[in-house]
Amino acid sequence: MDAAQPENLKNAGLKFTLPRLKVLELFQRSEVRHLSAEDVYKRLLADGETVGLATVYRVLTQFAQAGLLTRHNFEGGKSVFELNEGSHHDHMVCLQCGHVEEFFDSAIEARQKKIATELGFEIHDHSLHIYADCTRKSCPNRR
Amino acid sequence: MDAAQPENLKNAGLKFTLPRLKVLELFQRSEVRHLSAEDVYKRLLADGETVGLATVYRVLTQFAQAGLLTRHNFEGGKSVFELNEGSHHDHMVCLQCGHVEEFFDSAIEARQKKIATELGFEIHDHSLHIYADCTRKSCPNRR
DNA sequence: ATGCAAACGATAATCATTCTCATTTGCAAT
DNA sequence: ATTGCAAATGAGAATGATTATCGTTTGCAT
Repeated sequence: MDAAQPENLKNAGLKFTLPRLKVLELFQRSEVRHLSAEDVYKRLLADGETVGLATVYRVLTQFAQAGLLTRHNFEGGKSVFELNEGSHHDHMVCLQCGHVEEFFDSAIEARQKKIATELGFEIHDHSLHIYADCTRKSCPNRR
Repeated sequence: MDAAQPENLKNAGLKFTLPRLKVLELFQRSEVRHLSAEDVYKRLLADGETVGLATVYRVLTQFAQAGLLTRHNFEGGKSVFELNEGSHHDHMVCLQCGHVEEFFDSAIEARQKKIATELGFEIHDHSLHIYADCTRKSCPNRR
């Protein structure tokens, strides 16, 4: 189920290289699930690694294609990535603090399939982003 | 219900200017509902109008804030806008031809509200984009 | 008719991302 | 272990969408 293992680099026809292993490892030990290319780049530099920003972009894109990561386009114009651990889910994003809460609802999933069929479409994938205000203290950077 | 009327310019505290009226009018008579800033700019030039691209961006953003238009961020990195005619709906986007089909499902809407409440969020808005393949001939630029 | 803030158009600047290309490196075959 | 070469990298230039700047124009209230 968990696609984010080094073995999968090989399955995807990707060589084992330092930058790739570093990126994968970073996602594995990060407390924050959703990271942008810039985030990844800065964190690697902070860790004393020497990677190029272009390489980070390349690696993230390859990982997303290989199924190791999932790409999301939230509002704000930049892509964020998260480890693909096998289970699809949607996102609720707090507009105040940026906190992301993941959820899955089988009723919504089922309705989507039904609607697509009715309209004569074959679903590739979908994104459901709910933009909201976090109203409880479980939200980290609460204002 | 239909917020896309000239009167609403005034309600939003926006002056009546040529560019603004032209943009509004363009959306009103366009057969294609979803237009990017570049689309709007090119169409106005083609109509013999002289507007600046920067003005188009400004006007679209203002209209979206004023509720005359709705902004969408589909995959591909550019924003598209559509007339806000009062009724919320979601989008199914054909990956082959770019055709957009709109739909509304009250069951999905209800589940979203329920989930947000359970997680302690207050919904501002949401976007549900289904990326799929159009499988019937109602799809225009079919390959 | 007049004044002035608001809006405009042209263009420079910014931001995220991709491309180019010379150099380095994983790894398969010697 | 050594070699060869395609694949991958890093630095920086290039691109595409969008936003900021600024001198000029214009809607509209007085």
